[in-house]
Amino acid sequence: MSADLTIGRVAEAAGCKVQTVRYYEQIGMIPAPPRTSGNQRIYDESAVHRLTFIRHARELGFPLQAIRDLISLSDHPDQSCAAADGIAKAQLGEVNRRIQSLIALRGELEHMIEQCKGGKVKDCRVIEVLSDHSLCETDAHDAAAPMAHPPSAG
Amino acid sequence: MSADLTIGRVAEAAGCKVQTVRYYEQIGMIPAPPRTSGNQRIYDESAVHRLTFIRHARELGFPLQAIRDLISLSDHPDQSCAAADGIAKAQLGEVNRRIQSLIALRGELEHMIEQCKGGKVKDCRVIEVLSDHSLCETDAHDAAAPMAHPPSAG
DNA sequence: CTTGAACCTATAGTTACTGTAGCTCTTATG
DNA sequence: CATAAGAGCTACAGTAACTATAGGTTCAAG
Repeated sequence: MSADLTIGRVAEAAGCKVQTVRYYEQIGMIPAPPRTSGNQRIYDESAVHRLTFIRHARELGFPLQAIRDLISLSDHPDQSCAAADGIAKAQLGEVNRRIQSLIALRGELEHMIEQCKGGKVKDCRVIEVLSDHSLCETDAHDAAAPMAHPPSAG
Repeated sequence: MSADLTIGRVAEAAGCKVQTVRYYEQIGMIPAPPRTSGNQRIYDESAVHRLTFIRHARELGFPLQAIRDLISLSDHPDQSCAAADGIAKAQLGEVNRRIQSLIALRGELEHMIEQCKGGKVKDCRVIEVLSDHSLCETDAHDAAAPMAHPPSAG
């Protein structure tokens, strides 16, 4: 194992695009790998591992900066867990809120798919639900979201 | 009701930024409102309603294009529900996947917060979990996510 | 009637990619 | 060994969905 891998191979193995791998290198999310004599990047399994880590974290809504922090923590496993704990706590409330919203939406989506067979839009509850303030747990005033750009969920 | 509202008022009522309201107007998500003699926008309650709708949908991961579709459906409530149904179905699988991932992460976050009191990073399971392929339901190969840019959750 | 907050337009910056152009390198096949 | 397809390279532009800033105007309170 740890065989030499091209960028295409790592990207495929990690489930991301080739450009994304290069982009992550550019912004320092992954280390720059060695190159062949012809200037092509060569990776080993550890790159797949790290990219998979990043992808999972992105899919779960961590911004790249938080993932960067997590990576730097995992690179120094003997330091205190407090920082990781802080990141986790900051994420937990957000995760819970998202789960609540998504579960509410799922119910409405299912309801709608069930009911709307041949019906008219005025009977659809999705639109109503999305307009409805009662689903709003958070106060309208503090809507400036703390979590930057969650990714597309894979 | 339907009192005249400034852009600041609607933004506050709908839970978004003033710039965001202007941006939505610019890209046609909301209609351009009338102006005062001094060129300032004047809204009524319907703008708050629509903006709230948009915010909810965005928080739940709908891309603006899908919301645009939903809005155009709700503007024509007598047409067939089939299109809304299609949008809902397309969204449902995605919603379910996100819920699964988030619940898995929540467990790990809680576990970590519980365990890591004064511990070391090497005992933290978040990092391990995020690196772990077993959490991956989707095949690594089809990672190009179908849902564009979910927003920051409020 | 002044002052300061809120408004206006226009433009640039942000995050996290994704796509394109125009080239070079590698590899399979004749 | 030649060659052509396919993968890689750099550099830069574009996308989504905002967010911030600059520099000016309008409105409402004192």
